[in-house]
Amino acid sequence: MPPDVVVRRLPLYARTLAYLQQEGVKSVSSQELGARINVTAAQIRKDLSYFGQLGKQGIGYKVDELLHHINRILGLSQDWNVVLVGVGHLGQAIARYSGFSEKGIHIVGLFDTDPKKIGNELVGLTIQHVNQISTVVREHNVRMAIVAVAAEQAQDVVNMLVKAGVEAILNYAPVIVQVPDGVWVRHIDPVSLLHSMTYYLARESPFEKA
Amino acid sequence: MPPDVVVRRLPLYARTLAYLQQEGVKSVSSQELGARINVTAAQIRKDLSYFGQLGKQGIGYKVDELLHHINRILGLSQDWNVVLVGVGHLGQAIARYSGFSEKGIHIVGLFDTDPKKIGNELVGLTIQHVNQISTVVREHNVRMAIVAVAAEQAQDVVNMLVKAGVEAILNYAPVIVQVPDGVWVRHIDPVSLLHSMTYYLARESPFEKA
DNA sequence: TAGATTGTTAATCGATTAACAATC
DNA sequence: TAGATTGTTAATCGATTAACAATC
Repeated sequence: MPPDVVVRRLPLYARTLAYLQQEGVKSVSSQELGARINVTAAQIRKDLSYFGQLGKQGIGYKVDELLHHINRILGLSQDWNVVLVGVGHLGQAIARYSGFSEKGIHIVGLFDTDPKKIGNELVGLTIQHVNQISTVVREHNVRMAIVAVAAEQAQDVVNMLVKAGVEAILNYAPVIVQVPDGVWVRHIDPVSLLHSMTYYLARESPFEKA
Repeated sequence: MPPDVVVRRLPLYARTLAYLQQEGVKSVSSQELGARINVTAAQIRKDLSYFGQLGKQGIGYKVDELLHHINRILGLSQDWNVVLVGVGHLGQAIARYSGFSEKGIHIVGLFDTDPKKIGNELVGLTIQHVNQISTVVREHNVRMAIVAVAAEQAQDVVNMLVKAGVEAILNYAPVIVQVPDGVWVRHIDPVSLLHSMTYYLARESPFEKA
């Protein structure tokens, strides 16, 4: 029902509320919340209104309450198990990153195809061959995956994941992967983001604001 | 002049054209190009039309030509030097990732504040203290930076970068950072992307498509 | 009560898509 | 020439913003 743009902003709201909570802030207005994340007050109110009447006129939003509410909306009352495919430099950094498990995302399987890596331990997990994906997905109730393989292998890996029953994929490989209906994909693409900024830099004299 | 959404899609077009080139494809229609990246043919034509008449009726687009053209539009006829701030697990993975330099982005400085890291070598660069940023930015004509520090330090680091003259920042820290007008920022936020997908998974029975 | 701020509707803005004449 | 496909305009769709009554 709410548009996907709105759903994509919710995690940002949640995170900002968590920071406010840490700072001991008890209550925020849409104005204040928006200022922190460069979103207009109107947009925040509109976005939140898709999910009910979460604030109070004249008062604003109670930080604890709204955070809890958004987390529930996002399905974050529960934790989520994910598998990670590709244990190169990037995959290892992802596996070691504590920010996922702090936010309820637990990596329960590491996969690669490199025989030199298979069998190695990393953050308490044994790296397995990709042909073991289905088993781990079944055993650990995995519905999401992170893909950190090279571009050439990404589509094949995604196909395997989908076949194994994975319904949501975070793809770090620099290709748009195709998935059937009912499967969600989001892409992480640092090179493209950088290239979209060089566009503007190239157009503006480097001396302009000396 | 072209909207930012369009500029953000250009790198994707460029990359896809580079793949087509590798595959030996000489010519593409907007239809074919779009199919690879889930963009409608109309959108591709509209997007490209902001930059001139890049194709030929009845024929389509010549891969080499269009790629070259888009690269020039994006300012990728030249290479770009960047500095990387934060050399934790993620920063190290970024520094080691060859995908940047393959695409014309060269990391010319590594910075951290951890005395244990300063002085260490990584990919041929010596990790320096963040107070050396200005010097390196000046020496190497750096206009872009990558930030891979913890959330708490991100805004401070960004302030230093801006002060040093950096005009575009790719931020991996999980906070929206504030920058003055004329400075570009793009965020990389895997946790939020995952959380925006749990929204849908939580709403759909895990057994629905058994 | 007066002031503040929400929730919501309506107005605006911008982006995507459809359609088709131009042309290779 | 006939068929294909662009470039572009107009129509549609959707998202953001403005505005304000409701209400804390």
